Amino acid sequence: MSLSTKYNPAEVENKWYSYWMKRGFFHSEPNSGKEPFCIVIPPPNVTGVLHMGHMLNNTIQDILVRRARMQGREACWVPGTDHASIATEAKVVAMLRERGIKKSDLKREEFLKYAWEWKEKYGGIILEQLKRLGASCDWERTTFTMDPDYYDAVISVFVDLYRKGYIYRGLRMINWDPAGKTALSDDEVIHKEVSSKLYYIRYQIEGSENESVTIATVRPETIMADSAICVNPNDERFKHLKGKKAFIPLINRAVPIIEDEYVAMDFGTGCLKVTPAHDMNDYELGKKHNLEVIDILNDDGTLNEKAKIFIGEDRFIARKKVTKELEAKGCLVKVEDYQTSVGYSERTDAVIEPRLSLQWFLEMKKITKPAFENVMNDEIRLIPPKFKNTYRHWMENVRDWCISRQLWWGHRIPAWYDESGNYVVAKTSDEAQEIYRKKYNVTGDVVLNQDPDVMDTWFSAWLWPMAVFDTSIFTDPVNNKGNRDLNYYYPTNDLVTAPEILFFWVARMIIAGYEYRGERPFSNVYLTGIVRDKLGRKMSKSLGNSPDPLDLIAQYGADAIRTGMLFSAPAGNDLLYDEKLVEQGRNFANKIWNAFRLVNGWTTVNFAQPEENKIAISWFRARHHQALAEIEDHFSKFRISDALLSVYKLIWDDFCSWYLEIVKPEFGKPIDAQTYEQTTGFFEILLKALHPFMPFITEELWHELNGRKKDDCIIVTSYPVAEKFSAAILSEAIFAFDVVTEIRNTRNTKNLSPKEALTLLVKKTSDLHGISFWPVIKKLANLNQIEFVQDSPATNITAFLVRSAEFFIPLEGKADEAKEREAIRKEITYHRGFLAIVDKKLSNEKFVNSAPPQVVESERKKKADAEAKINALEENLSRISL
RNA sequence: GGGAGCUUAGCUCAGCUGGUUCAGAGCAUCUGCCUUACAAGCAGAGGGUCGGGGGUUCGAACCCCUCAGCUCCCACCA
Repeated sequence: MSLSTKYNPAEVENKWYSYWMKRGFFHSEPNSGKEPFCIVIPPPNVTGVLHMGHMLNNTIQDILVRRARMQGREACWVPGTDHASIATEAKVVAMLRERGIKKSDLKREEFLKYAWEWKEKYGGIILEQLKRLGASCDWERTTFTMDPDYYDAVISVFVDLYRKGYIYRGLRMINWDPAGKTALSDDEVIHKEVSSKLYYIRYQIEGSENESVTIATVRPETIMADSAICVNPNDERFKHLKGKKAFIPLINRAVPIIEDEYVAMDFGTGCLKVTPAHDMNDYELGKKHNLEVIDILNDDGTLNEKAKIFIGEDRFIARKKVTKELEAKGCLVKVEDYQTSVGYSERTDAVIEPRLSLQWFLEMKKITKPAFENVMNDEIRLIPPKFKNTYRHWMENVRDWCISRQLWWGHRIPAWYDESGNYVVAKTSDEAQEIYRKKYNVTGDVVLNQDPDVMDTWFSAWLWPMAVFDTSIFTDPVNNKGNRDLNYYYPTNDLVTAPEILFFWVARMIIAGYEYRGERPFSNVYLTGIVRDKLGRKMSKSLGNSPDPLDLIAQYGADAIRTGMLFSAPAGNDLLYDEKLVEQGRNFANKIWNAFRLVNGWTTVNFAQPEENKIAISWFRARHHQALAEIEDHFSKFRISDALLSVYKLIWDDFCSWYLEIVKPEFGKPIDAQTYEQTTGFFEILLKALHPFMPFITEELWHELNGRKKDDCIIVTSYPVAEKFSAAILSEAIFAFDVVTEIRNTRNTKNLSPKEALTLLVKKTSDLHGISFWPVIKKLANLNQIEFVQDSPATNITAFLVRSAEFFIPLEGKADEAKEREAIRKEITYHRGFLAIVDKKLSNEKFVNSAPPQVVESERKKKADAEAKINALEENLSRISL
C-alpha cells in the first residue's frame, strides 16, 4: 500500500463527523454513575455567520468538552442561537426593503411572520458551520431563545421581577438609537473619541440693544430646544445678568438666565445653554430648576415642528444649516476644533441621541449582591483573573438596566394598558383582565392593550444556562424545582466567551443564576481575546482582513485551523491571526501523518530487542508521563495554548525526532515485534493526548494504526493519565542527546558526511558511571565505535565537552589544528569569565553568610565545574600545541 | 476624568513566593542537506543592558520610586 506523503483532511473530516453523529457520541443524558461536565455555548446571533472569533471560541470549548468526555465525564455541550432582537430586526427590515415593503406599512403580526420565515431560512446557518470545525455539541439539545417554552420563561421572569418590585416603568433619559428607532441600555452604547467643533454662539440679552452672552456648544442644532442659559453663581463676569433673559438666535425665543454651580467657569465661555430634552446633564439641571423640556427631534433623528425651523431635516444636516444661518445673522462668534466623545449604537453604529422616554427598567442593585460576592471570593473564577477588577468596578457602579426596546422581534413586554394609561403586568391577556378588574375594582371586560415593545435580548440570554435545560422553573416555580437535566448539569462547569460581553451577558447570567437557582451558573469563565490581523487590527468586513473560516477549513483542514488559532492564544490576550499559524497546524498534521506512514510500513519479526530500543522505550515512557503531567497542569490553569504546545513538542521533537529515529530499523529491514508493539502503543497515547485539539486526524489514525474496528473510536476512549516517571533517565537522555548534537555539529562544521561513520573517544571519568545510553548515541550519531580512553590522542582530533565529560573524535588528517586551538581558547576565555563572576560571589562574605545554603552550594558546584572544564580544555590545548 | 494592565530575541509571548529552569518557547532568520516517513521536511547555528533612570538587597526581568510609550474597561463638563 502506498500512502500519499501529504495528509488529506477533507474526506477524513466529513467521514468522521457524520460517523460520530450517527453513533450519538455528542449526545449526553444525565448519568448518575458519572460526573457531569457541561458547557453552554454563547449562543451566536441567529443571523450570524461564522467568523474568526467564533472559531477561536468554539475551538476552545470543543477542546475542553472532548477532553472531559475522554476523562470519563458525562460531557455535554449545549448549542443554540440567540434571537438578537435589534440585529435580526434590522436584517429583516433590510430584506423587506429590498422587496419593496416598508416595515411601517406592516402590522406587527405580518412583520413577525416575515421575521420567522427569515429565521427558518437563514437562522442557524452558523450552527451548521460549527460542525465543519468539529464542534462536538449535543445537537439534540439545540435551543433558540425564542423557542415557545423559552419565550414563556422570559415573560414569567419579567412578571416575577415586577411583582418583586425590581422592575419599574419610568420616564427617564435613555439612549435612543435613531437608526434602530429604539431605546438602548447603557452597555449597548459605545463611546468614541471624535474630532468635533465647538461653536461659540451669541445670545442677545432681553431688553438691551448691545448686551449679549456667548455660549459654547457642540450641538448648535439643539439651540431651538434650549430652556435656559446657565452660569456659575460665583462667576463675577455674569453677576449682572441675574434674573435676565436671553433670546435664542434664529427663533428669538426668550429663555431665563439661571445660576448653578454645576457650570464650570473655566470651560468654554462659562455660559452653558441648557437643553433638557437632548442632554443627560441638562435634563438633570432642568429638573432641578423646573425648566421646560422641549423635544425637537423625531424618533428618526429629524427635527420636528417644535424646532420651528428646518423641520424634517436630519439633525446633522440641521447642524450645518443652523451654523450657516447663525453665521449669516452674525451670531456665530467663532468655531474651534474640539475633541469629544460621542456615543454610538453598538448594533447600528448610529450616533446615540439622549432622549426622554417612558421605558421599563430593572433596578439592578436589588439583585446583584450574590453575583458580586461570589466572583470576588472566587466561587466563580474569571480567567484571566485581572477581569475581577473590571467586574467589581461594574458591579459597584451598576445602574438600572433599561430592558424595553421599541422593536417587534423579541419577547413582548407583558404589560397591559387601559385607555388612560393605567396598566397591569400579567403573563396573559386573561390574567391581565383579572388583575385589572381587581386592582381598579371594575366588573366586566375592559379594553386592554399590550405594550408594543419587546425586551432587551440580554433579558432572555441571561437565563441561558438554566433555560436550555428546564424552563418550568420560571413558568411554574411553585411546582417545579428543576427537572432531571437541570439538576444534573447545573451548575455548568466552564463558560468560554469574549470579554466584550462580560457585563452584557456573563454578569447578568450570574445574577439570574443566583436569583432563580440560588447557585452559580458556572465555575469558570474563560475570557478569550479578540482575533486581530497580524498588524493588530480588528477583523472587519470593511478592512477585508477577515478570512472566511470555511475557506480556510477547505484549504487547510479543520484540525489545522484549530491548532493554528491556538498556537498564539493565551487567555485574555488578543490573538494576532496569521495564516502562517494555520500552515504550522497543517504541517503538524502532516508530520503526524508521516510518522504514521513510517510506523505503518514496518514489518515485524520476533528477534531480540536491540539495546538502544530498550533504552528508547524506557526513556519515552518517562518522557511522555512528564509531558502529560505538564499538560494536566496547563489545563488546570486554562493555559490551553501551552497544553497544545506541550503535545506538539512531545510528538514532533521527542517522538519523531528522537524516539522514532532511535528505533527505526534500516530501510527494508524488519523491526522486532516487541519494539513495534511498544511504539504503536506510544503512538496511540499521543493520539489520545492530541485528540481534543485535532479530533479528525487522530480519529483517522487511531483506526488506521492497528486496523481497528470502526466502532472503537478515539473520541470515547480514555484520556491518558500522567504517572510517576524516572527523572534520572530523562536527565541521562538530555546528556546523551547533547552528545549526539555535538557530534552532528562537528560533522556540520567539519564538513563530514552524515553517512560516514565516526569513532567517538570518551575520557573515563566518574561522571559517566551509570550512563547506559551509549548504544543510542552510537546509532543516532552514526558511530562505528565508542572507545573509553584514559587520555586523548595528541593530534588529529576534535574535542568537545558535555557537562564536564570530555569527548574526542579522531579526524584522520582532516583536523585543522589552528582552528581547533582557536576554538578551545575561545571556550577557555568564556569559562574563565564565568569563573571570575562565581569567584567574586563566593568571596563576598555577605553572600556566603546570608544566602540560603543550597544557593551557596550550587555556586560552589558551578565553580568546581568551571574549573574542571578549564583544566580539561587547557590540557587539550597543550596536547594539540605539542 | 476614574480604574486596570502591558513594555523580555526580528514577531507573538512564557518566566509562580527575588537565588539550578534564569535569561526561555514557538515562529521567523542564517548554514548545510531532495539522507527510502515527512522539503508542508531533516541536521545544525546565530540572536536579548528584560522600555529609560534611580532605589531596596549579599543578590532584581521579578520588590519600591520615577519618567516614557502602548492597550483595554468604565465615565457624557457643554
